[in-house]
Amino acid sequence: MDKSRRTTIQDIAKFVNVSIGTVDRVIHNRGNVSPDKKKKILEAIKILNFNPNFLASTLALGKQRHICSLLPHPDSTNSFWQLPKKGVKQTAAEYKDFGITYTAFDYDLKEESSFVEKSLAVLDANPDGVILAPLFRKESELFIKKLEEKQIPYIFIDSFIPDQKDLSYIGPDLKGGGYVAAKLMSSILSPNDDILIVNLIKSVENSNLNVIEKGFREFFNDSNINSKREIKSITIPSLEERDINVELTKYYLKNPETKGVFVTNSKASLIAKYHVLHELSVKMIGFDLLEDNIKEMKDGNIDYLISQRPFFQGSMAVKALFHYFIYKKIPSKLQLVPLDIIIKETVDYYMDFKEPTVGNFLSKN
Amino acid sequence: MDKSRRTTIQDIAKFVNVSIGTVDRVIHNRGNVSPDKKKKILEAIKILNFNPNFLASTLALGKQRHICSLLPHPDSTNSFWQLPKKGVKQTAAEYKDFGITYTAFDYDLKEESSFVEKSLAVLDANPDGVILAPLFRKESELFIKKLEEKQIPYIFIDSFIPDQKDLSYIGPDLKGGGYVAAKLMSSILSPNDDILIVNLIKSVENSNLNVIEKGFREFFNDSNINSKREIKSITIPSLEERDINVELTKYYLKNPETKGVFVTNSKASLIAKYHVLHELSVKMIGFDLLEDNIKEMKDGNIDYLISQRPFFQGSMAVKALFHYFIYKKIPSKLQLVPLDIIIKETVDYYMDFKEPTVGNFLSKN
DNA sequence: GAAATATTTGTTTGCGTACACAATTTTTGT
DNA sequence: ACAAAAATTGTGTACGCAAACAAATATTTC
Repeated sequence: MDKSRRTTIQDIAKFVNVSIGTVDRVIHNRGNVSPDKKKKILEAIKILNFNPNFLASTLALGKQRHICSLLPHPDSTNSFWQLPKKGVKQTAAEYKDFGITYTAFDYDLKEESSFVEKSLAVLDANPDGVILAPLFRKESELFIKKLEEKQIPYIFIDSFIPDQKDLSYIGPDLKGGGYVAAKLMSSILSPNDDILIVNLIKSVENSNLNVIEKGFREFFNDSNINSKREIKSITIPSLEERDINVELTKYYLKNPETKGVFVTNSKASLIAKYHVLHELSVKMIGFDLLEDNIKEMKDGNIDYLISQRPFFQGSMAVKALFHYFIYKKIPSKLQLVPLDIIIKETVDYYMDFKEPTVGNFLSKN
Repeated sequence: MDKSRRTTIQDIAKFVNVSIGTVDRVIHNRGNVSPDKKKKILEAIKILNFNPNFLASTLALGKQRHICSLLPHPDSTNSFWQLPKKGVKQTAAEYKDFGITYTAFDYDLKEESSFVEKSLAVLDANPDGVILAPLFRKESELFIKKLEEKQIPYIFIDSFIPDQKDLSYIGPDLKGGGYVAAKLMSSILSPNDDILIVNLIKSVENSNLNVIEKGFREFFNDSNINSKREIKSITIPSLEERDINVELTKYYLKNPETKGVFVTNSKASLIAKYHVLHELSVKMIGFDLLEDNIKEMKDGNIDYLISQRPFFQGSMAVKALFHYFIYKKIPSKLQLVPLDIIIKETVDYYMDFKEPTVGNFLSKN
């Protein structure tokens, strides 16, 4: 069965006895085609099972689309924000041949003004689509208003602002993340063990962590174990070892019975280090597969890490925009990424795992 | 900054003052180019940062590659084997425009002869690459020998035969899967609770389950809790409710203290149903996100499911072959997929999660 | 019923590359 | 020095599609 190659526009034209121009007009709904020929052509498309060749189509069209990302600047080489950014960058590069170009804009998580500045830069770049982590609520709202005025589609990743005209939110179910953390915590503690929730944030803008904490507490409300467990939370607005030491020591002196700590962002390793230093045996749960976190997990100082596939978030955002550009396909508004539960024994699988990418055509001489 | 479009072969030709033919010869290392021109062209490629346009390249080349899969026939619409197959099929369809065609061959898991028959059919189809789940060891070895004679590259998914010339193995670390299951089991049982390992298999050929069991036991050997826990295993060579009932009842009557059950394949739901029917409260761990398993997990009859990303295995196998075809890129020989630990609270995220695909160009009238 | 206009259809060029073939230049042998 | 052979370089066509342009009908207008 030497199945002859795919049917082309030519085939259809010949089949219906018209020129390829007419077929093209029908395919693109460009009008100016007599009803009967249109009908015949549509039939032929069905019969011969015609799909336009995506390569030839893109090549002929030659349209360039520019994607910009506006994400927090990674505060170190081992920062959470490296990951989604890498996902965006790498995937955009994959689509280079398909006319996708990409520029990254990073804002300073500590400076609202930086966000404003960079968001203006994004607008200046005149993008066809924007990928945004809207950590500053008010400033983000202003920004997306401008995007909407210019009819530029945008996608939220990592966190989102409700009730907006974003194309999609691609990121974790924050509340669910807290809930899952609580479930895991409860599975490794005794019913009456006290728990501490640590919010390690610099700016107070970001209310996501509250949502996470809410989810965490909700689990313990749901599970009507009539335990006498105490669940307290503290906020440490600094990532400096000194500050953390002071605050934690203050807390532990008052609450020596704390048996589990849940850190609501990716900085669990900082708390784990404190525990090691002070020889405290406390169960710990945190987020994200950062080098420091992994090290502490392997050393037994963190019990569970929950990952929200940050690389994938970036990767999917680009893909969604691409599909929107090319096929006018509207992605589902809410795309919650899986919350991966990771333990010492499974972490290496996640780190070694590399999905091959489409593009990356390099002349190999 | 109206960044001029990408540099093309034309640009290079003009830059060096030669014809595109000569540039082409250099790019493809096809010889017959004077050394100095070659040098200049290579320099220009560097300077102008030239990458061949993948679209145009593929289009001009117009080469077709045929991929065949040889996987177990899904024994129901809700079978594990649906998943990798779907991954292969969908991804192959994505690459249709890139010249990839695909044919699926399914063999009967109960019949070695079926494997032989289908493997011959694969050879008849004259594929350019094969994706294979080598569940019958001996028959698989014969098959891949023939593939090697014909120089047809092949990739193992789901399980593999060691020391072969396969392009890659894409699948779980089976032993690691057992080990992880054990870790989880130990976290939900008391130190002295007895455990049962259930091997639900029809054919004895498949030694993978032994590897999984080995990993499971290894964990308890490693963790030198001097418990008096008993870990026994039984093999039930049937999926019929009757047979399972008989065997399990026989076992439980003799071992009433069993508190945890680990099922080494995707059929944990069958055991869970038995427990419900007989009102047994037993902790359970199994593999794979099948509908039945998910239901039992949501009902509280299965505590953990471990997923090995079956869809992705298929998807990645196609991508790896594609890259091998196009870029001659040899994938890493061992690509262990992450072992996702899934609980009632996270299962929905996995089910809802849909990665957008590249192709699927459908005229949307 | 012819001119003017509107509608429908056909043709051509270009996207960037691969490759066959033609044309040119260089080298070799005598 | 000159033909013959070898090495090098240039040109044209095709891949399948999109879109501009040109041509051919059909319809309207007076």
